[in-house]
Amino acid sequence: MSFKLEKVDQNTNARAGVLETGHGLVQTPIFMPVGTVGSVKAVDFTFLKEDIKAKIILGNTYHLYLRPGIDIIEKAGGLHKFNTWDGPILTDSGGYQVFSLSANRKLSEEGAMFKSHIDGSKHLFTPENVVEIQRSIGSDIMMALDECTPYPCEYDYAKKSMEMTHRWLDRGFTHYKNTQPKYGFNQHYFPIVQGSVFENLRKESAKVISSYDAAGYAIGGLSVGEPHHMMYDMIDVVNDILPKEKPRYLMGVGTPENIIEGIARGVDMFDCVMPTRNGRNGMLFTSEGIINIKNKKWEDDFSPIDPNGTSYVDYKYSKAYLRHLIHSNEYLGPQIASIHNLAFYLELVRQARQKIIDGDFNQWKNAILPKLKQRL
RNA sequence: GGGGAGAUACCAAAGUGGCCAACUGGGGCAGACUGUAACUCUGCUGUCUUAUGACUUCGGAGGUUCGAAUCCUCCUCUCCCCA
Repeated sequence: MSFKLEKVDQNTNARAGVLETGHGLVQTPIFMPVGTVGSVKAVDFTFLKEDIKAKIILGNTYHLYLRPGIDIIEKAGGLHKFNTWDGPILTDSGGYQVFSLSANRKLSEEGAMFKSHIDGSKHLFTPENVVEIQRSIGSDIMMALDECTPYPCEYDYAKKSMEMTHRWLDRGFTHYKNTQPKYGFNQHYFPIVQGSVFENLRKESAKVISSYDAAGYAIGGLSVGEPHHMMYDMIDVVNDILPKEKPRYLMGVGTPENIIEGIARGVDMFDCVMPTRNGRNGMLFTSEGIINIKNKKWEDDFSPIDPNGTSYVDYKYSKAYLRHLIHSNEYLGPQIASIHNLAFYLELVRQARQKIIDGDFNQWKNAILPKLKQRL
C-alpha cells in the first residue's frame, strides 16, 4: 500500500493524502463507516457507495468469526464477495471487544479468551490467529490485536497492558510477514499505539510501534470516556513521533468536532459508530447543529432534515416526518437517520480535505466548530 | 324482563382497612450513546418553580372507622350471559 501526502497545512498539522489499496484509492482525511458484522447497520451498500460516497468501511474480526463464521466467509470468497462491498475494508482485530466485552473475557500473555456473547462458547484470540482470521475475511487493512484499556486506568496497569500489546504486536507482525493473502490482493497490517492518557507511555508506545515497517499506524485506547483535552493531548504526543509519510488512524473517533480536531492534529483516518448508532437513536448531526429528532419541537417542522445536506434523504424528507418515523419505531426512521449522518460525516471530511488543499483549513475549522457542537 | 361482572392516573392493568400519590406495561417528555452484545439504555410522568415538604386523588353522593382506592348505603355508567 502506498500513501501519498499531497499537502500539509501550514497553520495546523492537518494533512491531505491519498491511500492506495487493493480495492481502490482513498483520499484522506477520511471517515470510515463501521460495518461490524459485515453490514453498515440500516444502510444498503448501493446507498453507502453512491449517495453517501463512503470509500472504505470497517468489519470486525470477533463478530465475523463468531457469525457467520470464517468457513462461510471463505466459501463466499472473502467478505467483499460476501457482502458486495467492492471498496477497501478495514477490520478491527477484536481489541475493542477486549474493552467493550470485558466481562466476557480473560486476558493472558497468550491472548484473549472470550466467552461468546451469542452462545457462551469459548474462543481464544491470539495475535497470530487474529491475523489468520483477517486473512480469511480478506480485509485490506488488518489490525493488530491489542488491549484497549478503559478510562480511568491506573498507571501501572496501563504500562503493563501497553507492554503486552507490544509483545502481541511483535508476534502478530511476525505472523503477518510469514503468511500470504488469500484472495489475490495485498493486505496490510496496522500496529496500534496504547498507553492510556499517560504522556510518557504514549511516547514509548509510539516509538515502539514506529519501529515496525507497517503501512500505517493506529492510535487506540482513546475516546473511552476521558475528557476531550486529554484525547487531543495524546494525539499530539503520538503524532509527533509516528512516521510523517504513513497514514495515521485514530480508532473509534468520534463526534464531528473530535474528527476536525483530530484532522488538525495530523490524523488521516477515523471510524466511529456514532453516526449510525446515534442516528438510530434519533441524534442527527447537521450543518446547522445537533438535533435530537425525537424532541417535541420538531413535531411540525416540515423543513428538510438538512437544508445544506448532500444526501438524497436530506431534501427528500422533513424533520417532522423523520420524527414521526422514529417515534413510530418504523424501520425507515433509523435508515434515513443513518444515511443522513453518514453523508454528513463524509461531506465533512471531504470539505476538510479541500480546505487543507486550498490552504484555509484553520479558518474553516474555527468557523465551523461552533456549529458542529451547537445543540438545536 | 332475569342473572352476573365491573368502574383506579393519558391508555391498559395491579392493589381489596394503615407499609398508597398508588406495582407493572404502553404512551408522553427529556437525557445518554465515540475501533457496535445497542431500532439500546437511563430518568421523569397528580398539583405546588425546589422538597427527607405540603396539598388534592382511585365513577358520584353519603356513611362506618383513629385511619378508606380498599367496608356499608344509594345513585350513575359500562360489559357479559339468558329471555
